[in-house]
Amino acid sequence: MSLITSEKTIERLSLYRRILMRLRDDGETVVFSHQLAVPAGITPAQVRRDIMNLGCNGTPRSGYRIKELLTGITEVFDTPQSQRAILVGIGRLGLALLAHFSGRWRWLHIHAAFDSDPAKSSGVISGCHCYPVDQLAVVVREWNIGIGIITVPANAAQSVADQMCAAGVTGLLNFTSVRLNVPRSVFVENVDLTASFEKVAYFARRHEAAGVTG
Amino acid sequence: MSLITSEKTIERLSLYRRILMRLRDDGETVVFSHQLAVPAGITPAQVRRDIMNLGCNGTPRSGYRIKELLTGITEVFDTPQSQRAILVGIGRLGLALLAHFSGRWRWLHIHAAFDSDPAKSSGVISGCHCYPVDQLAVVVREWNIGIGIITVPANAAQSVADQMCAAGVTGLLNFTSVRLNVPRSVFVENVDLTASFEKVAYFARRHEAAGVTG
DNA sequence: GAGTGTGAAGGCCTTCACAGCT
DNA sequence: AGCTGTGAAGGCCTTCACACTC
Repeated sequence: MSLITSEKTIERLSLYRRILMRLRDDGETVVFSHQLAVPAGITPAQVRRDIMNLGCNGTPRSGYRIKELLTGITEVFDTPQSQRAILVGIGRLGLALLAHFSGRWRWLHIHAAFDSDPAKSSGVISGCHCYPVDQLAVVVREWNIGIGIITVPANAAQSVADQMCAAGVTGLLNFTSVRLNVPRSVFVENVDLTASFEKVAYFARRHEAAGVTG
Repeated sequence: MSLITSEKTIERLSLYRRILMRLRDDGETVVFSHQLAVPAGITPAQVRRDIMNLGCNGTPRSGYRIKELLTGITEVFDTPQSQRAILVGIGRLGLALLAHFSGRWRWLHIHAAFDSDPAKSSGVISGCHCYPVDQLAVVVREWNIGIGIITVPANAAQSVADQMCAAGVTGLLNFTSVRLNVPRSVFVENVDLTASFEKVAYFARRHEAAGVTG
């Protein structure tokens, strides 16, 4: 299996996989680099290099075999057993993510959800058991949870991250607008929705003002 | 006013602003580059360069004046009137975003929400009027909407984007896992949650396996 | 002829390193 | 002594360009 270290390459592979599945479902069996490049919004050269990194190859005449690419990408992402995650912060965003993504993938299972509010931290939501946040460490250790999803308010984020790291999580998906201070052994992916909104507002205005055409 | 063209710089300015507001609320009046760098998770040199791009400057002895930085960043992001956005796709994610971000900022107002399902496309949600999606163009033109937020299922994304672009939107915030084909006069910010999940799962596993310490 | 595979070039962003300032 | 401001260097990622293949 190839070892891909670039975050950007991983993001693109995830995207290619979804495009490839759509092509496959449409009955296609082979694909050219430009057929991936256009829906991915990048250049064919980039696609070819990513596929090279992946360790697959194609032929000039007929391109790449979709099945082979999907197998290659799946090898990168898949695990023997599905990975387990927990979500902390059963607010509106947490609930939406649970509803949207719980049970959606074979390879990632959101095992439990936590909240500091007793009113939210019991019962089952979207097939996911809810617990008080003080049980976090116990559950992480008992179930060997590797991934934590943080949807708490900003002021609780670091404390929650500390607890998860101490309990042995190795990846965090951080939806707060705080940058977490964690050991280097833990990978953090920040999804900063506030920044995304501000960014699109800024560039929308710039494009409007400039009447950008090129 | 300085014209910042780098997307990454804009993202960091958004982050600096939130850190600065917290410092200000804590009673601080000045700040050194490293005091911004640590909570932002970057290097002091990067902070200084961003501030340089912003057109502010500090003094070796006392650093930067927080008020001046906030004014500078606000000048970048703020508009005379608040910018108007619409959201299309009143599903779980759309609802969560409305609840989370509607009325949250002075500079961005989510003016209306749309859905193709008649059951969802009436009434008021989180202070936001809901309409059938076929009224999209009319509302965008009438209210001079500049920003569109797309939270529809993947197969409807391109069609919704086309309608918004035709009606004159200049910025899109795309939460689907499809890359949109839009005129170059429209800015698109992709928030690909599926890719984020796959990315954190991949690197969590890598860190776990490698026992990364450096 | 059209597309792949890839070394080399290019571009953008980040970091270094140090002069200048207080 | 310690921090800012910034030219220069470095690194990473993307794109070019073309030999190679079918």
